[in-house]
Amino acid sequence: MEIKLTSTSLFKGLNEDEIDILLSKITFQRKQFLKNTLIVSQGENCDRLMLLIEGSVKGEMMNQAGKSLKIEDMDAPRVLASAFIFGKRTVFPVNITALTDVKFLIIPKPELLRLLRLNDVLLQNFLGMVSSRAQFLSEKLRFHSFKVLRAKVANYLIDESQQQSSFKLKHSQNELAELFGVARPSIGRAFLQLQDDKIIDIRYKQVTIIDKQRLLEACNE
Amino acid sequence: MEIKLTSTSLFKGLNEDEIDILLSKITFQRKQFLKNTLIVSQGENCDRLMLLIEGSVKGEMMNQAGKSLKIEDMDAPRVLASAFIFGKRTVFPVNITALTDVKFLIIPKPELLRLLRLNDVLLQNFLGMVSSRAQFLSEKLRFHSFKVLRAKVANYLIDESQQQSSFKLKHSQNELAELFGVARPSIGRAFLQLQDDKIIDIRYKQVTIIDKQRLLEACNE
DNA sequence: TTTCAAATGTAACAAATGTGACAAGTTTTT
DNA sequence: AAAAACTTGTCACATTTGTTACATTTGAAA
Repeated sequence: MEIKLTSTSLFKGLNEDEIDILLSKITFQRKQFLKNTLIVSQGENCDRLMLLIEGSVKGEMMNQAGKSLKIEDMDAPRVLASAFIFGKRTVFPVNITALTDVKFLIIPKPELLRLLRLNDVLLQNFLGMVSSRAQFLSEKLRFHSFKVLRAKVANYLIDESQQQSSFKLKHSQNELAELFGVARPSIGRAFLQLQDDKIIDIRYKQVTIIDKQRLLEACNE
Repeated sequence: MEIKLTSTSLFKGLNEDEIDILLSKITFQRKQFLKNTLIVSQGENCDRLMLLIEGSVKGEMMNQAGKSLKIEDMDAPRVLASAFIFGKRTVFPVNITALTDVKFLIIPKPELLRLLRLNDVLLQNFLGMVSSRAQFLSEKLRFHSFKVLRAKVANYLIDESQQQSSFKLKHSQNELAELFGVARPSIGRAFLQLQDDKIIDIRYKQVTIIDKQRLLEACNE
């Protein structure tokens, strides 16, 4: 179902009438893609803002052999590549593929600049989006800085637990393996090791943190 | 020596008179810190723009054990934490310490917003800064995506060669080891392996690319 | 030039992770 | 409820990387 623009990070805080008036002042496109379509290629020029208003997509980084390191799934409502429009090298850093049928609202860069000048709320929203994107990447990078897999997994569990001692994993081991850039059995081994050490109890997706202190320590190994 | 604001990424494209006029319209602080002073603590609220106009600082992230993972040194002119003023988590992610006596120009967030609205060049500069930060992080992430060390090293050599077949390395193996997050002898082994395969010739810092085609292929392993 | 600290080459062994495979469990679909 | 598809547990073995150590070479300082 198509998302109302009022619920997007770019337009939040504005009502539908205000948005309509603003959009009537610029030139933009609505565009649809079928499931599994390649929407944007890594390296393609990033000269427009892409607002995902229906469906979900995945962004993945490919090496020259076509092997992919999955970065993230994205659901509507969501703005793609907001951080790459104004940089020096204005190219998309990832391939973007449709996971479902999707609809986009596409605003060319010059029109986006005009739009940001038209309205203060929009400007603050956009600054917030770009900043949050940089923060997200920074966090990903921090994750890669953990040397051993056990520390990555421990950190992941801390994040996912949300202060609860018992919870269900959102991702399969396959997804985690792709996320961490390791082989799937390695994920299983890391879980098993934390269990053998009596730090967590894990049975399929159900996790219980037994010793949070030592789980925190495991992040620093 | 104090840096002219015209040479900062925020004010570039404006002349001194224009900058003076703009700054006269907002409230801001000039602030100095002595060498080795802790300027900002990790977790502190990031509610102002900090423009380093003289000296150099280091940013370091601490883990829960208080062990520091060095992130980067920063020299004037430089804007600190531009991505954290408008993001969701508005706290500094690192400790910032003065490496020399330093001078800052500090602009509170509301004043920064007013400033960005006052001038289109400033707005584009600021958007460019945050975007470039995201690109930098994205590039770092791409580097981590290479699975085997040989591929990282091959990629590094391609980057460093700048299309020359013979060149000198800018970094020591120790630095490369830190950059790639591996042990130092592993770097040596990767170089040696590329040499054994007659893809490069390397003798200390002097590198000659023998077979560029296969070096490119080595990026995909 | 001589001296010395740092960088590099290299080796042996330990540890972590990858690969491929298959059985067993779980969830979704029919 | 039964079947199919997916997920997880687990194994043996290959490969990569880490660790430690020491000799050699280089480049900078005295």
